[in-house]
Amino acid sequence: MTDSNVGSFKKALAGESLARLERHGKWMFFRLSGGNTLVIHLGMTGRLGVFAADEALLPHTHLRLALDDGSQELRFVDPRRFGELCLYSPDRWSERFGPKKLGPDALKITQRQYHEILATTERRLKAILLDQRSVAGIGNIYADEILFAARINPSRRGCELANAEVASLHQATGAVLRQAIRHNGTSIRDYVTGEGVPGEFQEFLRVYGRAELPCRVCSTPIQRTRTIVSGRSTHWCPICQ
DNA sequence: CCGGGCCTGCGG
DNA sequence: CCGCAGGCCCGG
Repeated sequence: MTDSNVGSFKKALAGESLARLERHGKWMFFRLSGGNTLVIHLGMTGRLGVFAADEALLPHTHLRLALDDGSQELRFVDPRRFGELCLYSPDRWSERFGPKKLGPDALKITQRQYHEILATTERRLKAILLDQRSVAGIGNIYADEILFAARINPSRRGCELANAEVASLHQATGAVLRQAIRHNGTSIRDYVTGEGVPGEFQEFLRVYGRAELPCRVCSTPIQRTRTIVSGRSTHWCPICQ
């Protein structure tokens, strides 16, 4: 942000209070009393947490919001700055986050919605799961883990799936994400919860990051490629999936 | 669909 | 020093 952007950002936030907090997929929407929305996305290395107001700032702290009791503040820290921190007017918000722009939340999607998304596309499943306009909230780790749990090959095309496979994908999506949440997420490198605690789901990964290690189900070496979705690594078991 | 870009930090 | 990373956007 330039200095003048920081100035107008502060001005727009001055005197506002938080009316409501929403989340859809990986986006957090802070609905403000005046009608605008503060949007926060953690990107790769973002962290949102409550800190004591007198605690030293971590490097790359981009936002500090005072909380009511005055002794604490909400801070947004993001070394890599792949996250988003932006204030939207109602119109601009609808334009950017309207129904066409964000698929159903991965924790709430129904099997029927999954069916509708998949039946009409020839895209590969891995690409569909990573596309936030199809399903919102799944990233690279969880896409691989969900497809393994569903026993579906990441290269399969959406429209090829039988109803039973759609059901399996739907079930696996909820199961993997809920299990990951229960374990405070996956800490491979940087990730920590808002409280600064590393997650533990990395202990439970069955394919992600396990290239050439034996499949936990059938012992076949896990495969890894970057060609299914270019630029992103994909891991799978060639036998189970 | 693909490749490149955006950033920083870390491990090999 | 290089290559790589959990995300997403853009242009071709």
